[in-house]
Amino acid sequence: MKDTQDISRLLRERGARVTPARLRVLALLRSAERGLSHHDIEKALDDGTPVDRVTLYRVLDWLVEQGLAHKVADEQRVFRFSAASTGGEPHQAHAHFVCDDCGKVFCLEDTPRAAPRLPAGFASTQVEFEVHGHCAACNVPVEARR
Amino acid sequence: MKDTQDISRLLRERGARVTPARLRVLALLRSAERGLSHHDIEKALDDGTPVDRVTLYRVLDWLVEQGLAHKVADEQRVFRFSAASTGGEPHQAHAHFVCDDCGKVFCLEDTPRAAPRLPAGFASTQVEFEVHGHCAACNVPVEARR
DNA sequence: TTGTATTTGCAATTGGGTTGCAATAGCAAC
DNA sequence: GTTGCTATTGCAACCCAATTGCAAATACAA
Ligand SMILES: [Mn+2]
Ligand SMILES: [Mn+2]
Ligand SMILES: [Zn+2]
Ligand SMILES: [Zn+2]
Repeated sequence: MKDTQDISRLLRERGARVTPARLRVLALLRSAERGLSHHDIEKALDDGTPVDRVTLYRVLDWLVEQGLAHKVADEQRVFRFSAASTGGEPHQAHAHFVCDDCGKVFCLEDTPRAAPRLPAGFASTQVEFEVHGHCAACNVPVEARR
Repeated sequence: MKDTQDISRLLRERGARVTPARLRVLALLRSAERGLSHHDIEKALDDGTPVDRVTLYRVLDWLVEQGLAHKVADEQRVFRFSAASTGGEPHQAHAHFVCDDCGKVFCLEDTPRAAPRLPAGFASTQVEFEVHGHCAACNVPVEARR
């Protein structure tokens, strides 16, 4: 499969081992049109060899650590994961849009960043500019919703 | 106390009973300069008669239900509560600093906001400018840490 | 006061997420 | 292809914020 090759390369580029769990999870995230919870992913992968609960948590956190996925706590305080759009370029460089309906995260490439002024003694490691709202797919007229 | 009168009236307007828990919690939220977790509030109220854990959860949810407070899941997926704005500056109007060590949130009053440009069909309900890092209390020299 | 619906306190439970550790399996070097 | 090393996985136990069920207490209207 073409996408599998693509993903394998991404993983190897990071000096990491290419494992079925990583391949399947990242492929799934890339094909999903909304942020997926751990439960969503477990369910989606339970045909074929099931992935262990804990392994899945660890794979997801590893993907986030590597810049290949985004992790957001939704309104019900459940983590939702989505594939990073640019294949792992630094996401500190741009802003993000989080859809509060479907949980999907979109990269906003051209949003200007403001340089924050911090109180004495504070040190910033990461600046996050997050816009919340409803994405195009979820932002339908009220009368058309069910 | 002036504020207590004020809050009592708010509660009665909603046809609800005025109880010590509701008075104390809402007064605390109104005086807080950041979103407070259940744990924060429990701690803040433990001088005087302590409020039961579950009662506190129920009072907080009731305040949210009544539109008197806001409830958001933070990055560590813990709910944080804040008083609904009553004419003062809302928290959306400025940036926030989140300490990745202690989880506290600080308001950065004078950070300029950039207006984000969104793709077609997207609608923003809330813009969050969040700076992550180490606060003054946690930002001690590496060699002094344990 | 008294009656009663609302609110509270306590114990038990849920559920998403994490940790410790032994077993497994990528993959680089032979 | 075999071997060896170490990253990764699987399992059981655990954590902890939050919720639920139910009986006891209490705000407040009558
Ligand atoms: Mn991004
Ligand atoms: Mn604020
Ligand atoms: Zn959406
Ligand atoms: Zn701190």
